Amino acid sequence: MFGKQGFDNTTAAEIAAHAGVTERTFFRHFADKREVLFDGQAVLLEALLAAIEKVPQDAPPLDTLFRAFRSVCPLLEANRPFSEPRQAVISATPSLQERERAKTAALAEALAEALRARGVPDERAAFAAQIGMTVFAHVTVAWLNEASPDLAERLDRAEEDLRSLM
Amino acid sequence: MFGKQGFDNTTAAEIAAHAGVTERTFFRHFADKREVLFDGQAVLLEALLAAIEKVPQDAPPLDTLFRAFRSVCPLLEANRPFSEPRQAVISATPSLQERERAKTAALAEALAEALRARGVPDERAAFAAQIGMTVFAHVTVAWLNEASPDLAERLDRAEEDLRSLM
DNA sequence: AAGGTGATGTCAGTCACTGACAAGGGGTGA
DNA sequence: TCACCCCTTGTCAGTGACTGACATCACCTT
Repeated sequence: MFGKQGFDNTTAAEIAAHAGVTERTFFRHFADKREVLFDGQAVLLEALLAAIEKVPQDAPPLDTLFRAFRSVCPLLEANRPFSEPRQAVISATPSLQERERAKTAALAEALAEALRARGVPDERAAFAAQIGMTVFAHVTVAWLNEASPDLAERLDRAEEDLRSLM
Repeated sequence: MFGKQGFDNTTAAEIAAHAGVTERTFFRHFADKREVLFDGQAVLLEALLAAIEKVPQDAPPLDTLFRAFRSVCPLLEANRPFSEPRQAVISATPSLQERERAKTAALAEALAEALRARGVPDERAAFAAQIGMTVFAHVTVAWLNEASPDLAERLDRAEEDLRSLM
């Protein structure tokens, strides 16, 4: 629906009717009209946390994150048929971009917490997580926008770009 | 007003009345109720762009940004009486945090453009700007939350933390 | 069979925000 | 000086997101 008529031109009542429920019921399931588009985040977070568990404890923080990112690439590639039109809607709607950034920030905070749990000092964990998420978000959006071959490959290139900055 | 009764408990009509105008007029000056709190961003952006101009062209991109950040520290320290209560309101209101992140992202995009204008390649400029803004935002928020001595000093420490990550 | 629980519908209300139109006020050219 | 214009503001009515209170109903437990 969002793809056809745009997010802002789709009322909550329409969505609810399309789902066969009342508007009130709709808002009991989603805190927000926008939230409809951001449910999948939870499973991505779980996958990332699980992947971090599997990385050897002595890996440096940024490496840890990048290994986790790489390990969820297949998951993302499998979801591409859903996430591509979704990203198109988000790109066309400022308020959705705001929400997406908030979700990304929340994810970064969760990653920072995971790093702290592995003994990375506080500030260091926060930095690594924010930088890691910045790169990850950048790469996935670019991957969805341009018709591009491989997520993992893009990730490699971005990691090199990043290291060459310092 | 926001400080007393909270952002969400302050209606646009109240704000307008307090300013001696109509609600309609209020919305002609601010696109948004939230936007009231994010007007200063424009002058910060101007200051940063001007500061970048003054950095020698051959400085590496991240250095360029950090020099610019350092040069606006006095401006931020002068504004602290305003920005400290403002940050308290933002920290207490999720929707304002969303907006703040959006503003930060816009600023990062502007910085990236400024780097590109100096000949930094596209992708590299985007990365440097996003990482730089991440650090800068992190530092300023920490500086406002904790009663802390010096912004510039914090910035130095953060830059070291960052370099030690790689 | 009685009672409790959770999901849903209904209804009324608040509030952010918008479009259309009217009204003043101040500057400009004839 | 006056007519005209532009810009700002007020007024009003409307839309749409979201919320709280209450009723209903299915299902499960005892």
